[in-house]
Amino acid sequence: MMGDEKDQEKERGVVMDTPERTQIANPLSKFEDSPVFNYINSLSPIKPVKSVHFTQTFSSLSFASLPSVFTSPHVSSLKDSRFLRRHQFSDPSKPELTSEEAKKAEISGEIVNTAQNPLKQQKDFDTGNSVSETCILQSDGCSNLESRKLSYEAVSPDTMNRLKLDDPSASAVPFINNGSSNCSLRMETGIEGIDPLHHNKEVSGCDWDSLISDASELLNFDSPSDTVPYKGPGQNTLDPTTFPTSLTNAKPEASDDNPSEKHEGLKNAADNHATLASTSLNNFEAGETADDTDNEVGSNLYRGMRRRCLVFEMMGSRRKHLEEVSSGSSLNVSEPNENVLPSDNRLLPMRTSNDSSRCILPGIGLHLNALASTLVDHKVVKHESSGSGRQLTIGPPSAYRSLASGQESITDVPSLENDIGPAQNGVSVSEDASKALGFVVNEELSQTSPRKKRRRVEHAGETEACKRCNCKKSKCLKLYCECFAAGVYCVEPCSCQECFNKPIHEDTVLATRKQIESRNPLAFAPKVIKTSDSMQEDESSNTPASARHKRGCNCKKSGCLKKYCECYQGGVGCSINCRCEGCKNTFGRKDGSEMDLEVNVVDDCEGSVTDGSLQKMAMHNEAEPVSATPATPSRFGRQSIPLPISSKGKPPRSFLTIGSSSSQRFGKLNPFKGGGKPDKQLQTVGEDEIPDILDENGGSPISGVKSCSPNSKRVSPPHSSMGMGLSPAPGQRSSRKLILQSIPSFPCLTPKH
DNA sequence: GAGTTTGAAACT
DNA sequence: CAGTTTCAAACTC
Repeated sequence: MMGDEKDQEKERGVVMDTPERTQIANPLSKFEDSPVFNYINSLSPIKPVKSVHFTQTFSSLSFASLPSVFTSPHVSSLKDSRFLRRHQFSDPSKPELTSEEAKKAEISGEIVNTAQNPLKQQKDFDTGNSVSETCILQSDGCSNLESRKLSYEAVSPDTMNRLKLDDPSASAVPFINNGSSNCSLRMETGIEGIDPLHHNKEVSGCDWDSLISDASELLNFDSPSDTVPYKGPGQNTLDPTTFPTSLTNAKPEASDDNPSEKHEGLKNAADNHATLASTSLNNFEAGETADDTDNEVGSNLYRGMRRRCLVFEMMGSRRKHLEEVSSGSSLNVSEPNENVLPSDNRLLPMRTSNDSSRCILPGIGLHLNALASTLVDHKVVKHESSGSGRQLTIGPPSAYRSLASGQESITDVPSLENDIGPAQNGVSVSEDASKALGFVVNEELSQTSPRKKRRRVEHAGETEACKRCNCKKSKCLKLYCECFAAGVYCVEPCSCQECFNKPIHEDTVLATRKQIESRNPLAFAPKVIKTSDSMQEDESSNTPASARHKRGCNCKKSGCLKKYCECYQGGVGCSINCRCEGCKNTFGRKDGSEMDLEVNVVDDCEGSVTDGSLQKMAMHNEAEPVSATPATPSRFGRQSIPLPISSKGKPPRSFLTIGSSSSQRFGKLNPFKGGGKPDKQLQTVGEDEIPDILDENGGSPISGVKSCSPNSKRVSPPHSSMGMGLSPAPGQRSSRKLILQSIPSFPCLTPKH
């Protein structure tokens, strides 16, 4: 059955791919011609390719990923797929973190390497080759480790030989590239071939991670390799989309479905991206079905995927990886975490997101979709995480959010360093995008390693952060369940009772999901959406990135200063949509519409001092809007309240938030900034990177709100953002915008069956 | 770790 | 849409 289906798919893919490929190739050629490309080439042979891919990828990715998050139908489909994958790859019964997983991760890495190798070989041939590579990478899930391994191997002649010898496909690759006909075929072949390779590697033993971490050089080397996969601009973009599609395809039931989906995806995706995604999916599936080893690989990927709620987050994370890779070893360092993470990735949101949202993610998840911070450091971190990010995105989120992603995954780890935390998912994505657009690579490179190191450390700890539910009555089939809400299956760490949120009950999960989505299409969308303008995002710039909670909170007693408040938990300020009473949200008060932000600032100050009467105070303050103006400065001055994203036990789930830093919005101070920590947290939010998904308003200054700070913005409802594409701004920011746009695109791709 | 508080989710 | 109940996370002790 599988074989036949695959063949059919391949054929289809070929047909479909051909046109797309041609398209892709063209873009590549264009890039080559571009001065940027030349510059990159001058830097290093390998890097240039990557950089090019990145940029391309980003744009495409951004488009595809984001939409999915927002659109309920797509999202649901994606989510479904996610669940499915989890089933296949990870059995709830099995411990994810076990040594086996680590092996798998290694294997996946090997796979990637194998894929890359062929790619490298083929690089000369065509851009089309890069496409296949990109597909592989995506499928891998992208643990940084994997990427590292891959790159490393790629360097070695042995790996090359293996690929060629082991996989007939490898030899075929060039042909494929030329033909452009079957990306999916390539991928499959590559994967299969990879398996043997993987075995070899596994046998040999793989402490690649350690090695990598130790040898920065290797890392660097790897990074380029990573970039290679991304090379295809269209391809890159495709990746994110591919994941979702892959997920859908991933459904255990049918590899068959994949082909159809692929076709659809291609059609939908105006770009090659779709094709790429489909190919990646095929690869995954093929790998799974084909061999146990393949399955393992897939499982690894899934792991990443599991927690990742948001596809787009994953995309972003990938981008980050690429960027990170390009930037240097530091990123790689963070990757080691990935090794750990793979299972835990989910811990993230979803790191998710990064690039989430999920992120992610990041999460998506969406909610995943919580995510990253604004600061440059954060960006760096994100990148690093992205390294993990890929993994995250693909897999880690959950454990989130990542971030990521996963979601959670990815993500999650808000803990420490704010940067990474939840924001990663969402933010990371945005960041990636931004970087990609701006040729962030250079920037990243410029970024200081120290930050990266720090991030690495953080990541390691954070990565673990996973979503773990403790449901007793909901059977983990309601949004009460964080895992379910994040679009991931419950895993061992969960303490849930009578859990139905497992692959075994996939049908139930999907059905329930559909029901919930029918009720509320955005139910599984990231709770926090970025609204910030492109302006704010600049790290250096003080402008606040804005992110808002999807629906707003309804807090009455917590003053929006505790994690009971979803806004606060997500690291975003309250918005007009909030119905909270006595809002003291340090990230930004809701008054926006009615009151001046400044007022909020004042409140914050008070709130920090006195909690008891905070509510009343806040209320009062709200009443007095204007006076506050001056307050803004005070806020910054005063220490920020403890970050919402506490480093406490769990990382905040999701920062999957698509959007970036919330705190800044309104120009209010970020708690993060104010306090010692502040910066990091803010960063996590994703100030910079976070795409302004929702920002229709984005750039526009809030009419209603007084602008204390230049950044002041208003929150835009999620839907608004959905549709729109932000106009790309020059530079990084522009990239961000692109990402946002990409999101909307996703929805189109989703429809599978 | 148990109990309380809180607010989202679900239900009516 | 509003009010109530259910639920699980967040928080406190």
